[in-house]
Amino acid sequence: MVDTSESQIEMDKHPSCFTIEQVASRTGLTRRTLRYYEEVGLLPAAERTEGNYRRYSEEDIQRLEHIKAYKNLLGFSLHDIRVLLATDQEREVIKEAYRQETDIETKIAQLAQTDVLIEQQLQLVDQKIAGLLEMKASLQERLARHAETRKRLQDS
Amino acid sequence: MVDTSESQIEMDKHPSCFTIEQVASRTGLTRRTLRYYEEVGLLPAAERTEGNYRRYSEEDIQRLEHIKAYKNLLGFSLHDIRVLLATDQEREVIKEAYRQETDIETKIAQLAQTDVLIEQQLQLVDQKIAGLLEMKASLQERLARHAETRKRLQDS
DNA sequence: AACATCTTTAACGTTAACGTCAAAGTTAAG
DNA sequence: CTTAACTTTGACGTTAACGTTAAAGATGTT
Repeated sequence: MVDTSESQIEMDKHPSCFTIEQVASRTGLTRRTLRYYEEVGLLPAAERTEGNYRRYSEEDIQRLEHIKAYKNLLGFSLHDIRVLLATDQEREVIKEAYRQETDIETKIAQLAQTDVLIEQQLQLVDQKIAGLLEMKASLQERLARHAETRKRLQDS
Repeated sequence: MVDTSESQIEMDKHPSCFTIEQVASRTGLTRRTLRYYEEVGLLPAAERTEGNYRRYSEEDIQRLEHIKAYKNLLGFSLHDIRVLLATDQEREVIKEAYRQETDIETKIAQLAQTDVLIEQQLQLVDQKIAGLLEMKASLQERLARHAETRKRLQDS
């Protein structure tokens, strides 16, 4: 690791071929963290070169940004984030089960099942928003009181 | 631990004398957690009885509720919370200095100083709210797509 | 006084989310 | 072809935030 960005291989700006180091420096995460996220299933297993080196795509980077936001801004655990970001993988799996399932009733039941999960997360998110709005209101109230005081002080 | 609330000692409803078990059940934290918070300096060392038992006050409970909010709603680490609560106390200190100050110009300057702290916290809260709203929208989008699919399945 | 409950401190265990190090293979560059 | 830089997979180490157990003392009840 000596050059932070473009040291290796390809001169081509092909959109879906970043080395682990490039992804690391662009996301602000470490290489270890990227491998760890793959290990625990947060990131779909990256493609490999013939030499077995990982190659990441733009979508991977997008996903990593999402993960960062969920983790740092919202304080979710990686486990919770995996549930929240169940988009790609879950959608694939469910769609597979869909194709193999001929009974429409069963399909609808499967949909409802994932909906329950999503609604649980929605509730949690709403709770957090409510708490944050409360906190925000109380902080603004303080600022307002200070403004009042300031005005009184200046009228003297 | 057999009775959750009033098993021990005092019949008197004195406002600032709760056992560790009472505080635990009222805050939803564990006794271990209360001792731990004291250990790491999040909570001021509780008063003791002659028998060396901890006794908590109303203010302690208030502070614990604050800590819980910071931790669960905002996902702050205990270390960050200690800093945040310190700035709260710092504000108190500044307020004290404020009362002793007679010069109006100085008073206004001091007000502005605490406002900076408050606005920093407000910014953080706003960031978190924005992130949560984004997440909420994406979850609702998924639900909508599922509803679409459900409709298509039923029309067949 | 005996007893069941509560409390104390001390110390070791646990889980998540990585950090760090080692041994070995890969790649671009000289 | 050699070499420096990059990568791989283990595997063990670390920190935060507690959980759990143990040994001993305290308290109110019988």
